[in-house]
Amino acid sequence: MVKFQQAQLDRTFSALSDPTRRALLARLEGEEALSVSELAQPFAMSLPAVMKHLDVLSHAGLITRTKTGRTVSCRLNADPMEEAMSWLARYQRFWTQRLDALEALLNERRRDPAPGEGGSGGA
Amino acid sequence: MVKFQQAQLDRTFSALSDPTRRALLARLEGEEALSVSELAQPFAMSLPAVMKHLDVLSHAGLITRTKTGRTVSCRLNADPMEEAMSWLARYQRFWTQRLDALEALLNERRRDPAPGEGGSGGA
DNA sequence: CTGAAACTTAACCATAAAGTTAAGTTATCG
DNA sequence: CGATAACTTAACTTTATGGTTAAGTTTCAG
Repeated sequence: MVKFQQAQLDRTFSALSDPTRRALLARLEGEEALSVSELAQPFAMSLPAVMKHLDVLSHAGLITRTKTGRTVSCRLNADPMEEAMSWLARYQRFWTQRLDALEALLNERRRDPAPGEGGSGGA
Repeated sequence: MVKFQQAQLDRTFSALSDPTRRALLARLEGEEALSVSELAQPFAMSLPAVMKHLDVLSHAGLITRTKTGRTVSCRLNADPMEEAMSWLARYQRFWTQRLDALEALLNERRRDPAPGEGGSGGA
């Protein structure tokens, strides 16, 4: 049963690994529903190429498509992202740990400023 | 400049889209450091195959490898996941919204139970 | 009923991914 | 120095990705 979830995660992460597809999703984040041609319009690539990306997205469950007449409405379905977030959340402690350490260091310096280390510096 | 981040996200999501690689990372989540052969041991595939996965992970910056004598220590570096989390976080409202709506619905029913709708139901 | 708009399918190509086996490298041990 | 352990590289195969152009479908407008 955990195998199915694995495959879903595979599809989700894989779908998200392409910048065109992330841009498509980002577009749908602000628009409720867009047709295939509206989605395709900003991209330099051909319509069929965009279609393939939409296929990947809908196979991953990240969009739904409904045909009305000759136009197809695409809308976002973020649900599969929740599982991806959960997977990543397991590792969150590693960077919060790091940030905590940084914060501690900064607090320490604020309390007891070391000489010759003030001013501007990029990290 | 945002292009570089895009490529990093590509690599991160792509690296995470394979179950073997996620298993390798999960292993390193609990172990601080493991050698290549220790990491490879649980898998049915050949050593070179695991090597390639490790190459992908380190190219994505998700692990670091340090050679000591003839053994190579791999350790987790979760930092790139933070960016992936941030990207996903933009969409978090979509499922929390959904959960909020569900919760509201349940509260409403608890207050004012509709007749003929009790019991078990799918979806 | 013709034609254009909005997709969809098909056929093809180049490159990358994921695996294999076989043949190197380096280290460490006896 | 020779053998073995721990990787690494090379060469190859198969399948998947991401793109193309060309040729269908439907559906709506005139």
